[in-house]
Amino acid sequence: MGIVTRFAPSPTGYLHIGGARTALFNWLYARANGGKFLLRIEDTDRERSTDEATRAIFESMRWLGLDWDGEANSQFARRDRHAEVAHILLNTNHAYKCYATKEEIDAFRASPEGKYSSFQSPWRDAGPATTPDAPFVIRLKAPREGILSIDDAVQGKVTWKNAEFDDMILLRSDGTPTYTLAVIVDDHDMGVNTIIRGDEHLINAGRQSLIYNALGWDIPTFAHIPLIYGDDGKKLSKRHGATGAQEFREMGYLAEAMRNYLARLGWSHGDDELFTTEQAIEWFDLKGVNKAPSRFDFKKLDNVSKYHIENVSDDVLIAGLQDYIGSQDREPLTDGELVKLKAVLPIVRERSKKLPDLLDKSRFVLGARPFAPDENEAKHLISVSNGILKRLTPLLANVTTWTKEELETLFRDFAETEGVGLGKIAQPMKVVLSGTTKSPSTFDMMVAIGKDETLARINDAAAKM
RNA sequence: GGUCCCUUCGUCUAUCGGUUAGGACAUCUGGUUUUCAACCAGGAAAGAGGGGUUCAACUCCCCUAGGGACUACCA
Repeated sequence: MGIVTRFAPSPTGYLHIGGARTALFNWLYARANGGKFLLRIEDTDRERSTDEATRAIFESMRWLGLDWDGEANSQFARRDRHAEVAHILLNTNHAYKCYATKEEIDAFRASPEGKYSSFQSPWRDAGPATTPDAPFVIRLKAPREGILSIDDAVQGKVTWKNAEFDDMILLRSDGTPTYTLAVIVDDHDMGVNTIIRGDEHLINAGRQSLIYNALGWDIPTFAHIPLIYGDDGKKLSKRHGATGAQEFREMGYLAEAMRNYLARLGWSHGDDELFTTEQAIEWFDLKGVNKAPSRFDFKKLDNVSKYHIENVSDDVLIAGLQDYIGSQDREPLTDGELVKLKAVLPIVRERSKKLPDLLDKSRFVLGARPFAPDENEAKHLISVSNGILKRLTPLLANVTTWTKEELETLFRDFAETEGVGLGKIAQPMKVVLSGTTKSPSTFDMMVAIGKDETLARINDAAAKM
């Protein structure tokens, strides 16, 4: 049977970056094995689930390129089936009706005994004759003796004493299923055989195995991956910069870069650091997943991001750029702008850590004359006297082969004649051409826009002096 | 408190009993440079502690310490 994995977030908020990584691992594993990757929304908690959160999760998944097979499932929609299974358990004596009230249970927990032992329902072995006509929950009749172990694909063999598990609630008093029941029923019905999820679910693998056993169902392969922390080792929070997948999109990271960085966080393939998604799919396996939690490092993310901005195809870059612009609530680049941008992509994609950096560098083609200098950049124009510009302009006008090499030679020679460093001329020229010094090389820009446009921009600047 | 999990440079990690413990990011030094920056060369930097097992341990076992998760009619 093929591999079937799933990502099962609860729609109580945006997609956390840790959840995004969990989704990525499941996706990678399914794709690596030619299997299926399912998405299921765990919305059985009606109080906290919202449609808005569901939409946010879909959007982040799409942005990250984590496509799921088939329709996304709503767990809540399958509540009848969950109840049905609870009743099967009831009929086979693997579960029982518990009439203990919340107050009784709370009182037990508050008692001295409740401090060290879990609640044991008095209804576990009550005969049908004694059952009152009152609200009840259905609890699993968990074994009280023996041990249980699972063979986790990441954590290895993990063992518990059965006595550690309490008789967990399967069906609430209002008839709705709990998470514990719902997941295993859904996973079973949907054929999920590999469950990659956060470390915090490790104990649930034990609890759920009990139910799988009671039902006589095959226990899936579990892989519990460690959590992601902030750079200080604490739970990743806003304080560390960002936690929502969407925020990374808004900061201008390419989805390709996020996949690379996230995959590398807790998983490794030898010394490979920078790779494409195709390579990740080819290499991914559970053996490479680390057992220890890792910390999120924005500096390294930037480095990975820079690599992908430089190496991704033009189409992917442009699409990423448009997506980024959209995330800023700005109008997408027009076809005309795109034509100009594509022509200079090779020189603007270099040395850009994030998408906004690339956009800054593209101002000399995306912006329009006259290019007013940024406040902080105006000083470069002051430093170059009108005289220098006047002397340089005719030289430029006489250039017949408008190439980077020619121009660079001309600038160097001119700088020498003027008795100044190249920077004193090239630097102001950048401001003349783009209004800022955050631009590609002066000569690259001049070649890109051509001789006439270059001269025109010099005129604009000269007119103001 | 109880149960379970984790522990290699600052960070992400390689190592699957025998290595000068490797790489990447960050950092430091020198060089280069028309900017944000990039690039080149070089440096510093790690097996939590203690016991075992073994000819040999980062690697296997135990204990301690530290960190984390769970301990809901949440997921």
